[in-house]
Amino acid sequence: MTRIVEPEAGPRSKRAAILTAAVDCFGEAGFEATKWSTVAERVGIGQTALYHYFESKTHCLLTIMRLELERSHDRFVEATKDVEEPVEALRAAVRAAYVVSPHEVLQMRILQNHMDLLSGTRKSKREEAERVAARQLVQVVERDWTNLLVKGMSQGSFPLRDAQLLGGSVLGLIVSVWRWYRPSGPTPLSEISELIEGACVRMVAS
Amino acid sequence: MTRIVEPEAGPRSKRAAILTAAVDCFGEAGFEATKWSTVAERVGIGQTALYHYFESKTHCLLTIMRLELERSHDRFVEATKDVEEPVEALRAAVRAAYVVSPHEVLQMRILQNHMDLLSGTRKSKREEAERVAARQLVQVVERDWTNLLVKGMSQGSFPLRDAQLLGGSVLGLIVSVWRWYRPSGPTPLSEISELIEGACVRMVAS
DNA sequence: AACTGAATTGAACTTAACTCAGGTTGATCT
DNA sequence: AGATCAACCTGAGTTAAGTTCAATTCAGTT
Repeated sequence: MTRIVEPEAGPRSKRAAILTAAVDCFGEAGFEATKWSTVAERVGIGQTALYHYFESKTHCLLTIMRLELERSHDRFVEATKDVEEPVEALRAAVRAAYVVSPHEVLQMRILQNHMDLLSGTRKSKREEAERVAARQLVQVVERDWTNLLVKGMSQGSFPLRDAQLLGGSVLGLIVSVWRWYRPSGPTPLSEISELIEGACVRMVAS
Repeated sequence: MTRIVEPEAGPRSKRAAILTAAVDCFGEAGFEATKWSTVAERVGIGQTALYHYFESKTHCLLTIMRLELERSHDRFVEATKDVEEPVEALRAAVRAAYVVSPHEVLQMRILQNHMDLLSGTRKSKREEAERVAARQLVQVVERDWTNLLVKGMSQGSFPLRDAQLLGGSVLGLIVSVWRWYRPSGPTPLSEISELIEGACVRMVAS
């Protein structure tokens, strides 16, 4: 459990700018489809300068994924911390999952589209560190949901079922949205949020 | 709606063998992580021979995805054709989605992990043809599920809800399994199938 | 002014996908 | 059997994109 320390930003560090540009590119065009050099251009530096901040294109991707996972976990905790009643906690958690900026939508999409990267080990040190951290965070987030269900089951609010499997399914249902959702699309996020919220409650509580 | 004609197999065609090998490689190691030349090796031909059958590595991937989508659709139709009662039809459809060989599990995984490929247009003709065909099949499969729900709603078996959105969500829930499921893992597919079947019924029918 | 480390660069390297021009195989026809 | 033709295959070479590296600039510190 080695925690990754965010490199403290020197005053003229472009790390944040690179991450932002990369999220835009990877999110809109896809990771494979975007040239690493394009990200450099957008930031306004030569391609090789990127390697001062990231070991590789993939290292940058993994960092984006880890940051998104940290964000998801934080939001979950924040949204559920004061809610005792299990059904309300579940509702709050689902709603919180859909309170996101367009930029965060892109991050979600990137995360979902490259989950498979977290399976196999990486060759270089820092890449592998990010991968392991992200993998761990996936488990943390899964545990967030599982714990919520376990609590509700032991309190008698939810019927007893395999909490791990059901928690993973709820999570899978929620994040499946990010594969197809587009802010510019016909369905507003509020509508999606409501439908999924109801679906999750029925899945878990009836 | 230009249908793709499967190239009829000459007696010494290695196309099928390539597809099989590619599914194994792409499914186990991931598409990006597997070298195209490795697929050639496994089949027992030189790398350049691959280009006799597929225009590119991506063209092969898209073909695999299209074939998997065709399979999914066929299975859905087969499983539901004789079932009148909506709840039973839903149950049958979900169960059918999880009656799969290990090889088919890999195909599902590949399909899910590269859905994003279907968004942007491709440069070369045959690739683009496969992409469009696959994209269309995604809509066909989505319509399969939506129609099932619409029928159930109009018969009064399911409460009225946005059938399109709910259908997509059910589908998303079902296929989310293929991101993490491993035949060698601790959870048997039968258990998953039962839990998801119940979850879908509650989502849709209560 | 000299020093230091972060930030940057142009040129060269590496790898894997892909192209090409031509060669082999084997089913089919006469 | 021998000729034919399309399907099938290959080695050598090209290309594109990610990556490495040695050398340089820049901003702040002593």
